[in-house]
Amino acid sequence: MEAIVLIDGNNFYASCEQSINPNLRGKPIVILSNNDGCIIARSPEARALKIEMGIPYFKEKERLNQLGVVALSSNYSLYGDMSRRLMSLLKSYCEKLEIYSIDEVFASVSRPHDSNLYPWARELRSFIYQSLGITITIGIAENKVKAKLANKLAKTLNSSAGIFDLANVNNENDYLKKISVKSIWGVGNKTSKWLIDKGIKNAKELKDMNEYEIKKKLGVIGQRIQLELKGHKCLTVEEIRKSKKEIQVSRSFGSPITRLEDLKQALAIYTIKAAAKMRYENLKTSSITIFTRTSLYSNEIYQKSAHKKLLEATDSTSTILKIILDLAIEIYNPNYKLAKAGVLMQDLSLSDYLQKTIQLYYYDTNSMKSRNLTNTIDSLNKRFKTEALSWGITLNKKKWEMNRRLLSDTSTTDIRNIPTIII
DNA sequence: TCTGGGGTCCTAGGACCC
DNA sequence: TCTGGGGTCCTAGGACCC
Repeated sequence: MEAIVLIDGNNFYASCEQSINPNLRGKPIVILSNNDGCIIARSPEARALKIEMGIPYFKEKERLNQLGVVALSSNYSLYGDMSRRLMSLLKSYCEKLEIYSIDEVFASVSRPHDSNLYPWARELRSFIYQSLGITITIGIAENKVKAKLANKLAKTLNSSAGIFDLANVNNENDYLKKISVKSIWGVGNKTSKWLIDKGIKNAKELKDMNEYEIKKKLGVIGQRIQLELKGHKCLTVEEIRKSKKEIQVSRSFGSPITRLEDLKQALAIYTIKAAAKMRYENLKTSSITIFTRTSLYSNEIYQKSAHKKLLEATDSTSTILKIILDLAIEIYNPNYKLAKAGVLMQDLSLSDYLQKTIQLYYYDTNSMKSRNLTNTIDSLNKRFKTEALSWGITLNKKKWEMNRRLLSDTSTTDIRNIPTIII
């Protein structure tokens, strides 16, 4: 019998920080979103102090200081690196692995003869803790939606010790009743409000709800959730990562901008990142969108996007830069303080797909030169870490860059920051 | 003063076709 | 006065996820 397992890192970002800095272990810490905006992760100690998720940092700053909570900017190169390590360790313990997010994995595992997966899960858990200093939670069930629920139960039930097998209980409904609709995977704010209005409060009640009514209001997504709650398998563990359908780079500014030059510079920097990402994924775009907006919390909101379709897909930074800088004029408005901007590469296709036949006809030295230049820049940047070589437009002073005042070191990815241990 | 970023999937409705 | 039906493709926007 096959079991579906959901494994995730507990308080992942906070655990990563505590793992590289022993001074932080056992202490209340919170991690802030980009721009040091909101609280997006908390250590258990911070959770115990009733610090909420998602609230703006500036509103809580004083209270955090009083309570002695350490706040850190998010350090994605650290979390990304820890994630890669976690995933490669998990591989040896699971048959199929689908990396679902930076700290979550779906896996499929065969049950042993006695059908008891607890010994396997306990061993895996301690192996990961020994290797990375990170605690994981393991939810086991017969499909993805239920594995998510099992993981949730593993975190909330005192008796579970981080592992819960929902397919190995004889009173499943009692457990489903413990789970509020809001915390079911795929049920968000809007849907849970609608369900609660209808008197549906928990997973058991959603499972037993009128099927027609669900289909009508929530479409196939709702239908699928209900079917999985009933025990069907609608979603499979996808081992092979599908190629991306869009690539986006966007940021809030450290301080708002009003000048066209600044907007252009920001968009250019995001474009350079987006194009490099595209080449890394072996993709080309034929549809480019840029956007900007004021703060969502200002009295008068301005937002605008501009879009261009391309006849031929491209991954060339210089080609895309030219387009973006033209489009920038369309979205710029001097009357507003712009708080955020971004670029989107859509309509992505695999690079090798087009090239082979078309190159014979469209072969020209300019495009070959530009390709060689791009390849050289990419490889130099890879070798010397990012930004070794870039475009002139990125050089002027940037007043608008995001704030990351509380950043930890890149200890696991940069030899210069390797921790020193004094014995 | 200060409120994240990067994705996916689905649906409704318009444009267009025969 | 009477004015088709059925299909596809594309896009924008909603909802959700971590």
